[in-house]
Amino acid sequence: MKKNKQKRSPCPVNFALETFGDVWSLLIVRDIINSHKSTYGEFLDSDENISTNILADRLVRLEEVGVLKKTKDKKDKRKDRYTLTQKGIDLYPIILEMMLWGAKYDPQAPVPKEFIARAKKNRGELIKEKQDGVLKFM
Amino acid sequence: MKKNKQKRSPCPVNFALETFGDVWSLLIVRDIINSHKSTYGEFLDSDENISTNILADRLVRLEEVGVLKKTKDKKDKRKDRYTLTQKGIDLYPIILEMMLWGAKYDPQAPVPKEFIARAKKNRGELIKEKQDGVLKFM
DNA sequence: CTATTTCACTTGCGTTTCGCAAGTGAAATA
DNA sequence: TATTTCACTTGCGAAACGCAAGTGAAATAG
Repeated sequence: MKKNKQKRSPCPVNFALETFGDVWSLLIVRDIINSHKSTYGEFLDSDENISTNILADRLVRLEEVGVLKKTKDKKDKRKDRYTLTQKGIDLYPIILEMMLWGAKYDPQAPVPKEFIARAKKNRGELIKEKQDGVLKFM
Repeated sequence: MKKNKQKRSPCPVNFALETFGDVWSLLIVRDIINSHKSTYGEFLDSDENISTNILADRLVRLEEVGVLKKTKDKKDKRKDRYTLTQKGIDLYPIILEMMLWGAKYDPQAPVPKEFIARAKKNRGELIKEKQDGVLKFM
């Protein structure tokens, strides 16, 4: 993913895409929120097979832009733990909308109908619940 | 942007990112929805300065994945018009969430407070209005 | 009717990013 | 003490990007 470019239009969509607009960043955030992952090894394990150098690069970048923060594990000093900042937690609505879009247009998508129904009926509640859920694993 | 990879995890977020997960695709969709653009030249004009070959590539790709459709202009046969399919129109909620996130975290973001207030209070209505707005320009 | 401009691309080419495989060093475990 | 685990780093070929210049068809100007 590209470093700070100086194209910088004042559009918030462009700002968002410059922050996490590559194929991997949001998948890392997804893993933290949906699967409560937090370590390098856990992220590597995902179905999408990110390569090691790219993962390392994205973790650095996401920390630089303030989406993640990195801390040493107390018990195992080899391990680093990556957790979301508020800025990162606030990405969940975007991820949710991608899930709904993907569920609608990908015939393979394994998204339970109840989840979709609830997302439409009680969107705000579902978002809050998911976002609060992340905090319990920090 | 990469072509069909065979990483294909069954995750809908991954499906979404494989479809439009690069820096330019959503900006094109944004231009269609927010600025009612429809031609190659109009897309080129955007603040972000996409280069000509990349724009051409993205337009082809977005048509291939069913987000755009291309038609010849009746009056000026040099011009092609790109319009959104339903699949493309359905991307608006994602773009809206990116706008809200960008507006929150980019100090430069020129998003009117009323827009944000309305997005929170009458989200569904605002989305419908925007999506219907696109249809009038087709 | 001819010359110029407009429009939507295409082509070349140097730079950057990606992706795979192998390697490294520190800390934990056997 | 030896091995394994963990979080990376390094090398390198392939793909994608970004800029500048070029192309061909259609519209417009003179």
